[in-house]
Amino acid sequence: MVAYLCPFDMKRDIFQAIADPTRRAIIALIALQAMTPNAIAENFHTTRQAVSKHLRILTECELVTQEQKGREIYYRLKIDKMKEIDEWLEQYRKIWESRFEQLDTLLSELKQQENMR
Amino acid sequence: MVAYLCPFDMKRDIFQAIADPTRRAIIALIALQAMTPNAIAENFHTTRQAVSKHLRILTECELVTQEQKGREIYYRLKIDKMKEIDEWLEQYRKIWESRFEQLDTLLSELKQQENMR
DNA sequence: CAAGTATGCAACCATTCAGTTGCATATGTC
DNA sequence: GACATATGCAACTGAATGGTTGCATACTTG
Repeated sequence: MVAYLCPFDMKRDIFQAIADPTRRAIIALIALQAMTPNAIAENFHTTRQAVSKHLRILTECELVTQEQKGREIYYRLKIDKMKEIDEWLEQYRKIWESRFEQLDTLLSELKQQENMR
Repeated sequence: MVAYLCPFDMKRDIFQAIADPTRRAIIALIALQAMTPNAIAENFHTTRQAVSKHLRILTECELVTQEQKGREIYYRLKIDKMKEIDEWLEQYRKIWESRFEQLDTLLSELKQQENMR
């Protein structure tokens, strides 16, 4: 829940944030180690400003945090925020696990019938 | 990996498919029970054609399948495809679980030190 | 079989988006 | 302190997107 909504603040949710392949790649890059915009940009063929734009979006979605050290800014992945996707996925995980269990039960019953012959 | 890319076929990946709130709502709607476009559209304030468009996108991304019965088409969620998101999330799950274990270990050590006083 | 119902697609429109260019500000170095 | 480096933002552009309107096709009903 955000305190307020501006025309550009928090206008995207986390799913919109990860929809872009470049942003997913940035997330993967900084997953284990915070990195600076220049260090991140070195891994892409686009401009540094394009990467900076993506970092702003990820920051607005609270997926990353900034940590300034002199003129360098370190962007760190807020791993806890990724749990929001996991929590959303939980409802579907229950469904596919439920179906897997149903299949497992069916297979067991079929095996039992097989053994009774 | 798709066999080929057309200007509109499979041009979105599953993350782009779930980026739109309406499509996520459609997914939730048909998660347990296949539904027809009209039945789905009854839950939204947009036009039936807008819903139809979203269903096409979800179909192209292999998130749903179609099952025609007379003039009615039943759209069913391909729950297995949702695992693709889970698989992508696995790399981050390992990170937050690892950090949780590190925290747990630290707490245990602190408790041991507490007991030695 | 005419009328009703279900459904998708093309064209259009306004908005959003991703990347680029240009520029400004802040920090570090020599 | 001049110069180099790090970084973000505004403006622009072309492409993509989501919703609407109009229309066509297929199936159902009376």
